[in-house]
Amino acid sequence: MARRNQHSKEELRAMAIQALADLVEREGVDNFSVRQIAGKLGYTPGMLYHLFVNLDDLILHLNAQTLDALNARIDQATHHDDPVAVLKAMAFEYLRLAQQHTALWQLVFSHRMANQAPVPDWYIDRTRHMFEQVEVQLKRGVPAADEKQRQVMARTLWGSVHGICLLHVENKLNVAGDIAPEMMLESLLDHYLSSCAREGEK
Amino acid sequence: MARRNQHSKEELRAMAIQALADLVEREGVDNFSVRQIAGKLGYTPGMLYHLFVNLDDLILHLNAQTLDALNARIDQATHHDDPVAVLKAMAFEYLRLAQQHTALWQLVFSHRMANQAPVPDWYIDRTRHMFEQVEVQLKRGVPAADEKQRQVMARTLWGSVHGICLLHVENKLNVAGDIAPEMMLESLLDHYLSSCAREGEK
DNA sequence: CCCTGCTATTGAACACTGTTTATTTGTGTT
DNA sequence: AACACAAATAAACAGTGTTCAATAGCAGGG
Repeated sequence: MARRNQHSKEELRAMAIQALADLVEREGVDNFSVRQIAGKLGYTPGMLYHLFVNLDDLILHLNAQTLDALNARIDQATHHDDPVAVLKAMAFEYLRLAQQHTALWQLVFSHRMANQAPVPDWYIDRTRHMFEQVEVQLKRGVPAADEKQRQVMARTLWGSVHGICLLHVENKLNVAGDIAPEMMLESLLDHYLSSCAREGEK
Repeated sequence: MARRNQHSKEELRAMAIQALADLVEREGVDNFSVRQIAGKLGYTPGMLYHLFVNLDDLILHLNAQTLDALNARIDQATHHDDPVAVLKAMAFEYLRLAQQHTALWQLVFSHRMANQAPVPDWYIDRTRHMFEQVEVQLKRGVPAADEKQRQVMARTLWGSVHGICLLHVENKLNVAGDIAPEMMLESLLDHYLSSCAREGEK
């Protein structure tokens, strides 16, 4: 049969993204296939290629959705007065999503584009948003630093937060006693930011 | 034909690991196959399963080799007097390997065991080595901290170093102007360690 | 009301993947 | 020279992403 037309193309796209999300959350980051996704929708595999250019494209759309959720949480953390408190809250939200939706979070950061295809702009925009928010808070928390210094600090800080969350989520630091990742984030932010602020005072 | 017996089983294992290494370095982390590896050796795919239990096992052996190279560089960095200088040198060696042998480095940290198979002890030992060296230097640099605090510091610090190197290697922080990763490592170590040391003095 | 045109959807094919197994082939020993 | 042993093969299996000609169903016009 063909042309049931029960759903618009846009609806189908959303359904496919959701089907992939379910599959990833249930079976893990690397346990899905085009045939499984199509099966969940009640369609044949080939049909997905009328919605997305390929599987990479579909994954990218799901990742964008995950990044939107991440950004929403991060924006939500900006309500504190103290900029250091905001950065801490942001880091904790980052960790919380990684813990609550581990597989989706892993998919965002472990997916590599095949055949060196360039990452589309609408995707890059979403990753930039995070860094910008960090820089905003650094501007408030360490006003003495100049633009360049803040860029370095933002990338250093968020690269570090990412590394701590990643090693936790991937179970790569369960060597000799487990330390709560919250403790590490606290340690990082307390010490790094206090030293940066002190340097600014001089 | 069968049984040419030109090489011992151990030789063949080493050759297979090297063939995979070449392939990964030339074609990238996710562009190799059992058939390509066997082809490079002049054998058929099935033969590899007499050397390793499966592809995961072969990858694990290559990763162990990469971790040995990493540990050798890290050990080599311990010759400085100042423990802070040692930690800096260690972080820079970590970055340098990631830059010089990007694909091999990526393979170590992006490879996930299929079917939730446990990571063998001989592999875990190699990842633990790094953390132990960091703790040794922290014991010298921040003697006031107790055992537990040092564990937190070591994991915080090395998780951060890893995150910075990872984002650099994966090109995930080329949003709005590139900052040299060396600068970030320096910023991280200077500020984090100085604050930790200051707290110890109190 | 039938028919035509359009298009959403299919199904089969393609070239590839990791893995298993019976079978063959070469070598060293009796 | 015949045998036993093991190394290596070839072929199969079930799976993968992707392409594309053929088809099935609906909408609009006569």
